[in-house]
Amino acid sequence: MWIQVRLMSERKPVTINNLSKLSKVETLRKRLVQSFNVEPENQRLFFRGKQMEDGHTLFDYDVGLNDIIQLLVRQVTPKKVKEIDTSITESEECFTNEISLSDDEVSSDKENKEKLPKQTDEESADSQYLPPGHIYKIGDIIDARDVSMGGWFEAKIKKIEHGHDPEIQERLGAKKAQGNYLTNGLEANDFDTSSGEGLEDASWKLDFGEPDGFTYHIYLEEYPSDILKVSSSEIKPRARTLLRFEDITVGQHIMANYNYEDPDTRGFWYDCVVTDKRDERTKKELKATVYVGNCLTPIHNCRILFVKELFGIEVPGTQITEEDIRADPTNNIETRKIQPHCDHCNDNPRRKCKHCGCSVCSEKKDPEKTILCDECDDPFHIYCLNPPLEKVPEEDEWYCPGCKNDETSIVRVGEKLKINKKKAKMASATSTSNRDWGKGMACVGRSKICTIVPSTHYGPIPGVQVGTLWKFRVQVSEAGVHRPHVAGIHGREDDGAYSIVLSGGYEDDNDDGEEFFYTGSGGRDLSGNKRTAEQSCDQTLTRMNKALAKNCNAPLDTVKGAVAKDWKGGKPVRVVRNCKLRKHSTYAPEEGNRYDGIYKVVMYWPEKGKSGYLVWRYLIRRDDPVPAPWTKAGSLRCEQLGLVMQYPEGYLESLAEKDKAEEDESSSQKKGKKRKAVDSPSKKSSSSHPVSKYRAKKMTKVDYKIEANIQKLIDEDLLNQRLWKTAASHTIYGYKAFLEKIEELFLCTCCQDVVCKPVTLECTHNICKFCLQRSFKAEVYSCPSCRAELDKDMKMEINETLSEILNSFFPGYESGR
DNA sequence: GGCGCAACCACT
DNA sequence: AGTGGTTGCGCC
Repeated sequence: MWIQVRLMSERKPVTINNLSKLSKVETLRKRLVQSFNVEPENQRLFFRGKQMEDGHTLFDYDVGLNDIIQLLVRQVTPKKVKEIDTSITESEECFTNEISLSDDEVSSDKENKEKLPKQTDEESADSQYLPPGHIYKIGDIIDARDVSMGGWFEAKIKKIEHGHDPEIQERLGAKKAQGNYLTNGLEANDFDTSSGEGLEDASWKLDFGEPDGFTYHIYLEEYPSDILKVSSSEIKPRARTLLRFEDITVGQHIMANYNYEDPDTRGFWYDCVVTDKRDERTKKELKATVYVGNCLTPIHNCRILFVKELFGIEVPGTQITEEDIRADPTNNIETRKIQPHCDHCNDNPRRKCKHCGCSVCSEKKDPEKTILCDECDDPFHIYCLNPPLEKVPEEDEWYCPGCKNDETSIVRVGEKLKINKKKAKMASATSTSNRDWGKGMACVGRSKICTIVPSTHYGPIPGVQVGTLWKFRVQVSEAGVHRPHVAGIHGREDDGAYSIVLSGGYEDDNDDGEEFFYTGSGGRDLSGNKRTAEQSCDQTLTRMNKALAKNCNAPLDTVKGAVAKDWKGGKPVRVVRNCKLRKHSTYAPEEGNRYDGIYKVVMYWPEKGKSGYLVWRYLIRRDDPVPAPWTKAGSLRCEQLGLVMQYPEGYLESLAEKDKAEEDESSSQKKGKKRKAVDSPSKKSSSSHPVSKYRAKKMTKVDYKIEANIQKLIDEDLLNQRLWKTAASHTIYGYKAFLEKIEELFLCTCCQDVVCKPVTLECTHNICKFCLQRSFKAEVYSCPSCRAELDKDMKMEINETLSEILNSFFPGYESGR
């Protein structure tokens, strides 16, 4: 089995191969080290809202084929100060000397603090005695740079410590390794501080100059409870100089709002250098290089949308403090606008919103009484819950009523996974065998469901061509052609059968291709986990047997059976032939399962089988306009459509990888034991093949000849001769191209789909009858294509010929509407 | 070739 | 939501 693992921040997942359903989480972690370069202890794995814990299997979490597991990298655990690598800058060393603390003292000091995390006040008091040298003070109103995206956020300083945290050390190291844009983004003279221009350039340099060696504990105004540790190079005095657009000059360093993911909307605040300015009466445009990300990667030629919100960069040391504001409220700095958190209400505090307000009452009041569901993240007022909660729950995790549907399946972080009722009854729960399972395709679940038609749909599945091949039954189920995973008949007792699979279970099911005999199911004792068994009792005309009988165009007779009056009038049944049928039939595919088209039940009757017990038998005959795959016309059609064996996504890659692994192993064995130098020829040939061995064959383009019966219909469709002529000219590009052309030519202007129940208007445009009726209902009486006037009382006659032709090219296309 | 495991469906 | 029916695929 293979699955996908995706880093939370990345879009593209990585395929992890060669797993079984019994693979343990810890095994998976080991495999991920290679792909993501993250140690197992730093991996947090999430699947369907659950955090995966070691000791459990993929099966425990219901991880299926191609499912995506999210990987979150745990923040690196802080190391002791002692372990800081020695790439300490000179200035820091200088400070350390000044403070004249030995390493030991520093670390013991730190350890004490860690032991007493709650004594914040005392600590703050402590830091007041720090020797001078730190640029900022506690209570300073600042901007802090977000580590990952490089934007500036409004923040305040809570605490100051000497020395640098390992986290900071690491970040600064990364920045250094990347080389900041000082050297590669701009000309050196842009940073000339001697010019005395002051404001911008001094801080500009400081941004990239050496940090002052202190660790600042800050919090963002938006999230006051989260304390972050940063260096002086990652903060600056709060921007408070609003610049006038007229005063902006090219080359100026400013702070502006930009959204690099969606440049037409409001984003966050970044350092920018103005590269172009257009100041006209009608148009005020500003272009700049915006610096984003941890390493301040320059993005050139960005259009700054909010030209009335441009800020200067303040010189460190000029920041104001909370104290200043208290002393003189006119010092207050207005909050900068950032990208809204909620796309639904644009963060408008007065608007009711189910997304960012309470999920029940939509109101945004009482944030302190609002709790977030740990599964869906939706907010709820504790008093809006039913029953309401007295207070905010003390547990770390809380689930809303919608997510908490099964108490037993909810697992708190770190808690063992509880096995649900269904699994408790499965063989794996009681079995004592050590046998591994779930490596292959035997027990995989469906990864897609066909929803374009209901499961009770008769006839072709739109978009599935006769002759389509699937390697596994589960894929046939996914395609919607035959939904049961293993059973041979799909139907409803009181309705009829929708599809059957011929897989050679009964020897006397003679198959003539166009017509075959089929035997009902049941009457066999399959207890003891058998696949096949001799008949051991009579079959009854119930369940699926009854369903299939109902397809026959005759009143149901559960005793003697029946013969259809007009067999074509029966309900259509999709027929799939499986390669196992090859034992008895030459019409079976070589490999996998093949959709052979629509059949009808001609007759059914009970008879004594070889075993002496009663079985129900059916005569089933083909009734499909598309030629059968084994006929000359049919196989040509398959070729022209480029129908090749369908494999589950990732299957061929998985096989190729397995092959390669085997090859590696055998070659390493060869090296180990010289005697075994001669490999078996079969193995050699398989291993010497490149991956391409598993690649599906490319289709060859063949001219297409329109079948005679269809051509006849086309000739009869007089009103559309012009269109058919155009379409016919595309047959030289192959069948697929021909079909595409028809799709284009017979597109309904209203619904933009192939015309359904087509009405051909006098102006020779085709439109769905339904679309035309809707147009008339809206009192629009004209052709939607050419506006030609139509008679209000016109008879909307369906062009049956055209309908028949389109149905033959796109089997079942109308049923999806 | 047998059997281990579980899939999916219909029906109640 | 639980039960019964039916075997596909893969390992031994």
